[in-house]
Amino acid sequence: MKWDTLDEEPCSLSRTVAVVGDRWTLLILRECFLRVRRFEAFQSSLQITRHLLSERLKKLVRFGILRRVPYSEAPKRYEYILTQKGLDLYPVIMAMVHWGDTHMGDERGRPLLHEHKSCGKLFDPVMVCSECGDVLHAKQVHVHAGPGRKEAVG
Amino acid sequence: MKWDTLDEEPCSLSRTVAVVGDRWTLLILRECFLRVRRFEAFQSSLQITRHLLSERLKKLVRFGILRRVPYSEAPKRYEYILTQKGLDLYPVIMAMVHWGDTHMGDERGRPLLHEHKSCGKLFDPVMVCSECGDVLHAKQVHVHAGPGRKEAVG
DNA sequence: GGCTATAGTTCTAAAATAGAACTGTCAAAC
DNA sequence: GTTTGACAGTTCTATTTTAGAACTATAGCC
Repeated sequence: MKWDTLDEEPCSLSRTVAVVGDRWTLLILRECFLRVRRFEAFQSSLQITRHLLSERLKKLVRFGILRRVPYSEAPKRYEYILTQKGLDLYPVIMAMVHWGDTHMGDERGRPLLHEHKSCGKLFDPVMVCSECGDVLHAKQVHVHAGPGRKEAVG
Repeated sequence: MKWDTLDEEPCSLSRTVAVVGDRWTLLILRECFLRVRRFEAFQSSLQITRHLLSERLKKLVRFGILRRVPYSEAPKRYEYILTQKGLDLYPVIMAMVHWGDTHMGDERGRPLLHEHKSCGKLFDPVMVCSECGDVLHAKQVHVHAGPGRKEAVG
């Protein structure tokens, strides 16, 4: 497998995996959604090596998920802020958090609780069909080849 | 970071990442949801090395995401089938697919289209609040430390 | 007996990651 | 005006993972 061209595969999962499909990237994104923005803050809360953190941040900026924004001119210092493309990864992160809550919990209870500001309640994220609003289950979904697949396969 | 104890961290994302947080595992799960079940089938559709495929399948079985079920007695042959715990990863996979559709598309159009059998329409997955049913956005969510975090932190 | 199918295991080379030390800029403290 | 400390990285070597190919094992079929 050539990971360097994975983002061009005719498969949206492959393309997403090419960008966020490794441990550190997902953990960095968690921190982003927890409002962490600075190099030192990522490093100390994740205990990631500085080398890898630097690499991963560059990659996230390259793919347009984070923006590198100066917050100090002298010395030049930057922070990393989620773009809209990055914010749109929220369902991915929340789906993983919810699966962890459901299947990887221990006797201590949930690590984090999520409150929905607009309704004021603690909630779980639920994935529904955009058309009928029903909860989605794998067995109720039928997959068709779309135009992008047909063109690629021939 | 000690990846071998990541599944015990007081963070549901870490725990999920410990299990499915690498490229190959996510791609293998995609195949599972496309009804692939056998070693050779995974290997030829993913072009993964046999060694890694073997490792990843063992790990997914160990974590209860796949079951190794015999389908032939002589010679002994097994296939790998999603458990309920595995099926529950559907929102994670679909969230990634949808993000890829939205942000990593090219001029060829979507690789795959999803049809919801119960309503008969082509759909996108949408993440909503379990309490009020509204679409979730990162900025409308407030995070609290839960019991599992408080106990771990002290 | 030889060929094929399936599900692996074993081996070496290449790539990625860990861990620690080092660089450079500037502010504030002494 | 020299030292200290904060911040955001880069560079280096050692270890771990992954890639790629070859090999093993069981059994059916010709």
